[in-house]
Formats: sequence, C-alpha cells, structure tokens
Amino acid sequence: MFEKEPGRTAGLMHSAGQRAPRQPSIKDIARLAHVSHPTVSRALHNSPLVRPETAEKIRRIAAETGYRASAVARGLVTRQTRTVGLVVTTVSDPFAAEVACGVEQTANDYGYAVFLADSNADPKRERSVVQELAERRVDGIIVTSSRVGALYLPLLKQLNVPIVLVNDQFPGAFVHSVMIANRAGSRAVMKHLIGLGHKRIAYIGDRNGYQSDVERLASYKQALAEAGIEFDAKLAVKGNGGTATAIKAMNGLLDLDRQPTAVCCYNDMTALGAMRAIHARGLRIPADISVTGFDDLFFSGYLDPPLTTVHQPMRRMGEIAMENLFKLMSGEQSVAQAEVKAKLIVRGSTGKAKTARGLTPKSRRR
Amino acid sequence: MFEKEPGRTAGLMHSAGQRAPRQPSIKDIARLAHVSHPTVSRALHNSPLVRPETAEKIRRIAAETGYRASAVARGLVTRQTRTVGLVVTTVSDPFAAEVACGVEQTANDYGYAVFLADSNADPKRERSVVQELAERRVDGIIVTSSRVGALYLPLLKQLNVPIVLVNDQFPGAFVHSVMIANRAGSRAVMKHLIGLGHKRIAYIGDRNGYQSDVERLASYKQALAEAGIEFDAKLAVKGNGGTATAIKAMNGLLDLDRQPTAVCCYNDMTALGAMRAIHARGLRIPADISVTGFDDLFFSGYLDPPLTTVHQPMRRMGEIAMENLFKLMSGEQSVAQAEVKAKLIVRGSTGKAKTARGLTPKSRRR
DNA sequence: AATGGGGTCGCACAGGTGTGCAATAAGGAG
DNA sequence: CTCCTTATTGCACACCTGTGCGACCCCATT
Repeated sequence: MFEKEPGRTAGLMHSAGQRAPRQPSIKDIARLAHVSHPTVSRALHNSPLVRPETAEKIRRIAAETGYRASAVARGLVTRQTRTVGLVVTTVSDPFAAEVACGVEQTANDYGYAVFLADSNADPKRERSVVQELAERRVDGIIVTSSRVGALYLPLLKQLNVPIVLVNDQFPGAFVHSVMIANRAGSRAVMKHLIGLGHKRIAYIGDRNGYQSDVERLASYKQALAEAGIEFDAKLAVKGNGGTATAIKAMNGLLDLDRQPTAVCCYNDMTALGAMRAIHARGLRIPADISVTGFDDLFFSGYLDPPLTTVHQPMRRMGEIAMENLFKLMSGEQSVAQAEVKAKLIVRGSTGKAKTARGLTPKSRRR
Repeated sequence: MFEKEPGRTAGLMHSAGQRAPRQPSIKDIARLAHVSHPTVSRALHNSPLVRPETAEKIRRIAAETGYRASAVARGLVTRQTRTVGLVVTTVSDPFAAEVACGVEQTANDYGYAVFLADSNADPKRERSVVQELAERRVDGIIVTSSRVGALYLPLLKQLNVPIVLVNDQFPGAFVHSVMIANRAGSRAVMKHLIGLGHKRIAYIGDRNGYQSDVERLASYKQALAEAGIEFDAKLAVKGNGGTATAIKAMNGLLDLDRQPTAVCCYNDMTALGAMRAIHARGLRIPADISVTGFDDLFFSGYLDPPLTTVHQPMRRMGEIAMENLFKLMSGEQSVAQAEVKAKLIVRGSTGKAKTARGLTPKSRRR
C-alpha cells in the first residue's frame, strides 16, 4: 500500500499521528541469530549456559543492531525497576540540587535511574508526586530536608519501600537518615564569634519546629550560657530559610535599641539576605557587624566579604544516602543513621567585635 | 510451613534477603470484586462499558486496598512509559536547576515522570546516561545547555525519540529548541553601559565555539561599532562560565596598562567571580568598575552591590521545552524553535564611567 | 413469538523479558 | 555397544495491564 504513494515525505513522518516504529526486541535478535529468545537473554547476561561462540555471535548482532533490552519489560518480570525516587521541596534550592547531584551520581554507578520528584513545597503536589512514585514501582526513595513531611509520611510508609532521609526535619518518623552535625557546627560558629569578643550575637532561624533549627538554636543558647552571656529573646528571631524573609528579620534586628555586633544565620541563604539588609543601611561587614552562615553554598566564598560559614558536604551526603539505600534494598536492616561532620570555614565576614556604643559591658551590668 | 515457626520476627523481616511482598495487582482487585480483571481495568479508566454500580464497587475496593496500577506493566502494553529524560551537565548549576524545576512541574501536570540524567560534564558518563534513557524507553528527551553535546548527539538521534533542546550550544543539530534572545540581551547591556559613558568595556566569555558566547560576543562587538568605539582584542577574554576561571580572567584585565571601566560578563557566575577579583584589589563597584551579568540567578539581586544583569526566564523556558515536547510526542511536527525575551535588570553594579586616568578620549586619539 | 439491538461482562491475547525444566546431542566410561 | 554425564538449547510460563471480540442477558419492536 505504502509503495503506491509517490514522493519521499512518507519516510519522514514516522511519528506523525502514531507511535514511532517499535524498538528491536529480543525476538528480533533471536531471529537474526537463528536461536530462541531465551538464548539471547542468556547470552546478553553472560550466562555460562550458552556456548561461547553462540554467545559471541549474539552479542555481535545485538551490538550491530543497537539493541538494548527494555528496562520496563525486565522490570515487570524481575519485580525490580532499578529506579529510585528523589523527593525534594524544590531543585531550585542549591542545597537540594547538590544532594541530588550526589544521589544521581551514585545511583548511576549502580545502574539505577532516579525520578526527580519536585514538590515545589506544595502539599497537594507533594502527595501527588509520591503517589506517582508508587505507581512507578520505585525500589527506594530518598527525601531531602522534608518540610511538610508530616503530611505524607504515612503515605510513604504505606509504599512499603526502603526510605532514606537527608536532614530530616521530623526525626523519629523513619529509621534511616543522613544528618549534618547541627550541634557541632553551630557550636563551632558560636565559639568563633565569642572568641572574637562578641557578646550581642543575634540568631536568625528557620520556621518553628524544624529539627535543624531546633538543634542549631539549642547550640547557640548553650554556647552563650557557657560564655556567661545572658540569652536575649529579642535577638533570636525566626526566618524561613529564604533571602526575602531574612532581610525583614535583619531589619528588625537593626531597628533594635542596641544592635547586635554579630548575626548567626540559620543557613547561607539567610546570611545572603542578612548581608544585603546590613549593606543597604550603609553598615560594614565585619567592621560594624559580623555575619555567619551554614551550608557553604557555592556562592558563599565569593560574596563581599566572603562568608564565614559551616561547610556541609552536601554532595557527599547525597552519596551516602544512596549507598545506604542500596544496602537497605539488598536486605540489610542494620543500616544506622549517619551523621556527617560539620566544618567551620572562617572567611572575611567575621571580625573582632565593635565595642557597644557608649556602653561597656560592665556599665551595663549595673 | 511458616506457621510451624514460632515467634513474631517473621512478620517483620519482609524484605530481609528477599523481595518485599508484591503490591496488590489488578487480579487481586478482580477477585475481591467478583469480576474479571478486564472489568477492573475498564472501571478504573471510567469506561462507559461497565455498569455504574459495578464500577463504583470496584473503585471503592481499589481505594480501600490502596491499589495503584503498575506503570511498568502499563508501559509494556501501551508502549508509552509516560516518562521523559532530562539531560543536564549538572544540577549543581543554578541555571540547569531552574530549568529542571520548570520541566518537572509541567511534566507532572501531564502525568509524566522525569528521569534526571546528570552527566557531570563527563563525556563518558554523558554517553552512559543517554544509553540508560534508551533502555528506560523514555517518550521524549530534554537537553539543557549541552556542552559536550556533539559527542552523543548522533546517539540521541538513533534513539528515534522526540528531543527538545534548551539553549543549545550547537545549533542546527536538532530542529526543536528553546533559546534565550542572546543578541537582544547582550545588546541591551551594552547600550546601558555605553549610555553611562563607558568606552573601555571588557568582555569575559565562555569557551570558544559555544553558541551563547558567540552570539553575546557578536552583539558586544556590534554595539561597540555602532557607538564608534574601536574593538580591543585584549579586552575580550575567554572564561568557562565558572567563578574560578572568571577570577583569573578578571585579574588579567586588571593587570592591563589601561584597565577597563566596565566588564560585561557572559553570565552571573562569571560576574560573581569578576566581582570577587575586583573587590580583592580594593577597587569599588561601580565607582571604579561597572559589572554586568547574564541570567539573573537567585543570588544576583543580593550581592553587594546588586548585580545589573539580563533576566532569563529559566523556569519558564523549562516549561516551554516540556510543552513543546508534548506536542512533538503527540505527533505535531510543526513545533518551531522558540525564542524567549531577555530583559535587562538594572541594579547597583553599574554606574557612570570613571574618566580614564590622565587620558581623555580625545588625547588618546592623537 | 421471533428478531434485533443495546448494555455488561469475560476470554484470549499481546507486549518484552527472565527462568525452571525438559529435550537433545555429544562424549566418555563400562 | 549401551548407559550415564555434561553441555547446549528450546518450550512454556510468569510478570501486570489494556483491548478486540464474542457471549450473554434483557427489553423493545415487528
């Protein structure tokens, strides 16, 4: 029929209106090699059950044809899709992006593919993407810095699939996780600031109840106490991990009767906003105010001044999460929760404390 | 047999050593509803061929069981996996991350899942991830700012799958793409700088041969020509789109006998590095040197000073790419290449030109 | 009452791959 | 020469879902 039609357009419209011509299947290879399809399957898996010459011939034909076994058919019979789902609030977040990078690399090394499930911090979408992963029959799931996690955690459990969390904000919900040493990191920052003579140190945190914030704030308070500095509730404010909110929070701190001489920020994004607010008022960093962050995102070392912060091995954390997920998927139940070290990186945004305006610490005591 | 074993550990070790208990299948639902499995299939697809009450009953049972049809089995029979592959050099790159965000959102809206294929700019891995996508039988592919693209482009074509490129660096290889208006964007930047009186304007580009760089550099030259400013080859240097290289490049420019009064950077990452280099020498922006970027990444407005740059609607570009891919997948061959507008965002990093040291433009002419 | 038609439902098969088991052939031991 | 062992290969089935087609029932029409 087709041959009756003149012209050469027919050859180009392969996918116009209908499906593309199907990929070569294992049976096609079998026919070309004059064997049965199970033999092809075995040959391609380097099974010792097939005669070397036959196997060689089959492999050659497969290579020439560009044949690649369908992972979906294999998944159906194997009951393993060799896929994992990566749930993030948004890949726009540099932290999530770095973790994703590590996860993807490691998964790829093991022959696994990763489904990117971006919830965009929308609870409705959050549920839908997880449902989607369930339908896709992923072998495992990694969730990074889940914020609205509580909403769909039961749903995740129902999936009956291994799950590893990265910097979970709701600890206890799952057994397996990779966490940064929040306390040690925050403590190192505070020691550093106190060592520079700061006594009025502010803290811009995340939303209430987030585990990272809880732990970092706790270390902040503890460090103050150990240094004999009284905790001032007005200096510990809430942010949301973003720049815009950080600006508002910082402005609030600058409006205080007695401005802080240092600001300890929940993360680098918050520090970015805080620095902007400080500069906008014509104040200098660190001459007037020192600023610290947490995460050590790619831009932090390039700010003016470069940001003193806590380095978080985000990519490595993604790798560890994936490695642990593999152990889980292969049946190991013994995988514990991993904690990675937090390392203080001192740069230019911190300096010696400016003495309080007109008031020495002593005179204030009276 | 199992009942002979005492203790309650057996119930917990579902995945220890062997596979998890299989998910309920369509046949399980059929048995519970006392119908055949095709009826279940039809009921769940809201087919009019099944009696309303029967359908209702089936849907109820399915909901109670938490049944979700296996996308892999469906994919096998349908020959459509409802998945797309997203190839990026690295999601660590904020540009790629934003595009990924747009792609994922749109795909999700259509019930598609996206495989994240991160090549990490490694040619070997680049090939392997694409091979992987082929095995997975993705319905379509999106490639962002492909750099080593030429290496595996033939491989992509062989897949016989619709492909959409975002900011392709090797135009002509594929028909369908989404591009930023490089020329218009770069031109707007140059007009802005020239309008501020700058005459010695440097350009820090990307590697040789990348389309974005070629076009932006061309507009740079053209704008100079139109303003009657002679092109100085020493002022147009190469970078690689990253901060570290940008610092070196900027230092080279600052070492020149006659420093530029403005630097037009290929992108924001480059500008980030350039600003660092300038600040490191104690020079002021824009008092001593104006700096411009391209992309308008999330941090650009928060730098000190905030960066004048060209806004690129990255997320929207991801959405458009995905929308066009859908059209392609549904058989439309008419999808043209899309070009999105580039918008100049003037911030604080650009200002009036400092007069050249000891030399007026006129005296130089002589 | 016979016929026809529409509404419901199940049978059977396809889609591509992996694997247990049987079948066949070849070769060696008795 | 016969029997047994080993090497090699094919048959048949399973995995789970979607769909064409036939079967059946019920009701209205002639």
